[in-house]
Amino acid sequence: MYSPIVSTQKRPSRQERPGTRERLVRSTQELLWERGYVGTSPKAILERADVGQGSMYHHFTGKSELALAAIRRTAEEMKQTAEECLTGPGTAYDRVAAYLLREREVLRGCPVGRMTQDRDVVHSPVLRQPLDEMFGWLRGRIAEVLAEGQRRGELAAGLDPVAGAATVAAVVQGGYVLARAADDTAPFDAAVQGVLALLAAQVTPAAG
Amino acid sequence: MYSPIVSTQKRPSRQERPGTRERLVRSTQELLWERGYVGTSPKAILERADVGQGSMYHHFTGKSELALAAIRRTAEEMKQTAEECLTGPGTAYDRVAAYLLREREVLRGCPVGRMTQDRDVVHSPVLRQPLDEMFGWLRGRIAEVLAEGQRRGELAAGLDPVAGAATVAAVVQGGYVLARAADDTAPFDAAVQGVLALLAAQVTPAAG
DNA sequence: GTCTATATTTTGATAGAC
DNA sequence: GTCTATCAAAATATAGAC
Repeated sequence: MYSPIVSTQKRPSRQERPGTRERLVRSTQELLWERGYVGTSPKAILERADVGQGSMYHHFTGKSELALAAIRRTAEEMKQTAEECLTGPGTAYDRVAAYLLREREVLRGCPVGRMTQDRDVVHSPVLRQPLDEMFGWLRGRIAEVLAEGQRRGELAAGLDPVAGAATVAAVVQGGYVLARAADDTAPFDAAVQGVLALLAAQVTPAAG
Repeated sequence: MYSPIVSTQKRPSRQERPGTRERLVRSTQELLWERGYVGTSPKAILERADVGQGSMYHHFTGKSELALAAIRRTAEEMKQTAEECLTGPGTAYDRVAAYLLREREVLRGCPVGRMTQDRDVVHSPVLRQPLDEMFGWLRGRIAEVLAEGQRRGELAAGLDPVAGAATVAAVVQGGYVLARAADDTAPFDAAVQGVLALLAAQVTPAAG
């Protein structure tokens, strides 16, 4: 992975300005989060990256290829953030709670979930793939944690790990929607507290 | 409200073609659902409504005013649909289940929730207001149903109706997100089944 | 590799005929 | 009220100099 000829990846010797390609990807990540795919113009990307028009079309064939790189990056970052919460210490409940309660910029919404509302993204198999992969992984990973909790006797055997995992993931995504509609983080917090309380009722008395 | 001079509202004598204004609103509702605010051009609206450009700017000052009419209409329709489920027969659990399990075009997403992902909508107090009102009402209405269930002894007293209501609403909105990412309704159904199972654990043995 | 023209199409709206 | 020009700006690329 680290050959001077092949690698155009980051060589982070101190804090130098990232390369053009890297700046283009990061700017696109930000803009896709804020405005979505249709709402993000090449011009806006160039201006934010402080790069000329030619540079963009040198590194990428166009808007969609650049968006793909940005979406992949965002999905990967989100996956790592979630993994840190779900692999932390404590019981299964603790780890799911850590995921639900982790710090978030609630009113900005989820940068991955945001993309599911974009026609051009979900209608393109290649652009949708990173979203599918990320949320599929997330639901699977939460289900694993819940199933592990059951094996350890922490959680009621009657709980369906797959359904429970989908519920947890949906509460977060739906919480963003409710919060943005209200321009207030309260509905997000309420939704999280609600599902945590329901989950707490599944914790076996011995292990709680 | 029904004076021949003032009223330009629907006069539904059999199934005649709706008026120009009405067709513009309906077309806009559809397009906002499919493409969002940024993705919906006046031209697309006109073509779908089969109306000339001048007609649109005669009835509305521009895109945003037309969008406001469409968003208000959609929010109102959504409210009535939800109300029918939540006011139905049966226990509190039954009514919440009726809301969660009602027929939906899952992969199309929620036409109201969709709008929360549109920068121009949430940043405009007047365009966001119908979303806020609708989701605020929904959470309040579900909370009422849950609280009523508690008073009747159907649901555990420990349940927080406000938090539980936010969770139920979030599961639906988040379910849409997960389903669209997967291009498959299964995650939506799993999330709904998950929260219903958790809620069923709050049903008191006597009343279940 | 990066930049500055240039080009085509679409957007969102206005003007004015009928 | 509805229609067909017309328009300035933006979106999305391409061309070609450096």
